[in-house]
Amino acid sequence: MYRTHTCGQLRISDITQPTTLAGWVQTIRKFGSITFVDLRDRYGITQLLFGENLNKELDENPLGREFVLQVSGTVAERSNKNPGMPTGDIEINVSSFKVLNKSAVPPFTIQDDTDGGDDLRMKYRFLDLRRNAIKRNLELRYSVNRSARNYLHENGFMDIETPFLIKSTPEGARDFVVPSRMNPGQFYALPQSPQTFKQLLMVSGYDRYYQVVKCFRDEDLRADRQPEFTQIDCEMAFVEQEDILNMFEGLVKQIFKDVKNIDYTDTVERMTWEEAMWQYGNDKPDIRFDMRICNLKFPQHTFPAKEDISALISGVDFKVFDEAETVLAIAVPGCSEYSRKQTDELTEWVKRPQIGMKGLVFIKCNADGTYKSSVDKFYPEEKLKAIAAAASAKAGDLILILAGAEERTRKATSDLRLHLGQTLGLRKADEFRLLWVLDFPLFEYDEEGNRWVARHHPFTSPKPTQIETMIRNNPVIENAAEYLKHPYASIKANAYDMVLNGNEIGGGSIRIYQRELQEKMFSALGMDAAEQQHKFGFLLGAFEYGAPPHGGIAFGFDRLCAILGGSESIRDFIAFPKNNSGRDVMLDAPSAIDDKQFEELQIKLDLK
RNA sequence: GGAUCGGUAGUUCAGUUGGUUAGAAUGCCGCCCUGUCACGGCGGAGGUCGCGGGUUCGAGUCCCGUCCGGUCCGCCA
Repeated sequence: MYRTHTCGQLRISDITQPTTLAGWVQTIRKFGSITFVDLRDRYGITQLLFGENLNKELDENPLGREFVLQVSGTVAERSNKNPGMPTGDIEINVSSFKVLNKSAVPPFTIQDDTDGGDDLRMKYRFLDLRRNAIKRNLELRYSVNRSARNYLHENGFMDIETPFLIKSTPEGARDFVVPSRMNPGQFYALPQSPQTFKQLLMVSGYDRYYQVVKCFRDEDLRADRQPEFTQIDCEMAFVEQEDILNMFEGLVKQIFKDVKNIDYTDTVERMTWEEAMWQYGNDKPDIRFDMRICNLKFPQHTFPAKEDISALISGVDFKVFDEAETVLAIAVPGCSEYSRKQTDELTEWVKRPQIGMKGLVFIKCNADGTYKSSVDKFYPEEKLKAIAAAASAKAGDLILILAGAEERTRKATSDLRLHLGQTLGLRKADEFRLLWVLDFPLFEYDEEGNRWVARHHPFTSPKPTQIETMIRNNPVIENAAEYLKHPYASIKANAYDMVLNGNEIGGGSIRIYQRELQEKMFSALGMDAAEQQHKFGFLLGAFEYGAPPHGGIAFGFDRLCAILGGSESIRDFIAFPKNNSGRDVMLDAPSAIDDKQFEELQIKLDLK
């Protein structure tokens, strides 16, 4: 037997007990003839006391950091207790020890505040994983996993595995492909999601399915995006959107309860996509703070609808506003006292290439009721006051106004809002606000291909009232510049996203389950009958054999864990993540393969 | 594909206007220490300043290229 207890287990009530522990040497503190060693395992740290009698043995078997050590002795009360650690009242009076394995000096310290940089930590990830910070994250991940599985099990969902080697159907994200040795010249694809399989399971009658499953997308990475990631993938038959929303806000609330001990009793707010875009400039708004956008050019695009104030900003020959496609304002609470330096910094911030605005107009709504703006020479005080009223600014607020092309300006205003929310401490890490965003557009216009693409995916159903619009109209876009006037631009989908603190944590839809509508959808996306048959014949065929109405959702498991753990980056919640370039720096993967492997695959490498 | 920040001791970083022998902390090694827990004290070793080229009397520092890493845009149905 290697051990009788773990290093986090023993307490004052265990004194005089004989014990054997095994673990890693955290630190060694030598005092002439006595030596303290902190022994660490997954469960904690226990102090060992090596007395004078073991000096000779220690000289013969010197210890070092991260050595694997087995010790036997008795639990003793410390003369100097350490209230800072759970085992701080006791120590082990060591009678014998054995070095189970030596360790090279680790390249960085195995501590909470390690001196290791990201790169080094990734290269020695197995050492990094010994650290509390990462261990806690993986523990959190496991508890989210367990909570989700329990909830879904309790609600009659069945975990069914779907294949990883599937057919490449490059709609949307790029597929990872895998060559087939037995079928030379042919390739499998790794699934971007088990989408079609779970729909087929609905056809098969498994009306509540789930899977905690790896998905793969060959796209560029971000702090919150990995090429392989995990989804909590769910599907239900005989449901409407309302059933799905209820079921899965229940899931997230259960996770809050189990993982964070938070009773999320509030109603989960709902917002249409249009409301989200207009009020927050963003389809995943962070509603922990207000600062909603006021559209000064098209006040009807502001919720609640404002009276027409567009006249306010026109007629003074201020070209920046006159010539802009849109003019958006936010009222920043309590910042009217911002100095020149601070407003300059904000201006520089929006001028960065990532934001790409030309400038920033500000209006200070002073506490004494006066106004001071960067456009004083164009706008008299009454007009500034009216603009402030439109933007719901109070005395003491700072109004920031961006003007320019619709899409860019909306995004910039949204980014600026989040930036200020962050700066002002309005995005509290311990506050969680859930939101459903509903009624997404079914289609999105792809400028490059001058065609429609599915915003969610091609299996998403349109709102029932708009099925006719979809079936009747020809999807061909005659005038690219005026694509918004095409009937397809206004078709809304039975699609929904769950948003947590400004992050999309899940998304899904009520699916198409009739062959005719699915075919119409595929052709709207530019797929002719032959291509439809080649790529999705199996699904269209299945829809002919009694496909029930169904819908589902998938949660980004890694991202959900990161947010619950208060982190922006999902890497620390994945045991062995990839770096920014999609490399595993520990394995040094991807890598070249042998000529023999190419030969077996009958593939000849001819890099450009 | 693009933008941007970084690369100096094992590690994390500092390094002024281009100028003597490139520093600190920590880690590592040795000696001392019976109550430490970020132990302490004394001493020591440790550097191709990512790589290649250029400018210069002289380059860690300036210029060009390149590689690696971080963040972001595009991309991510």
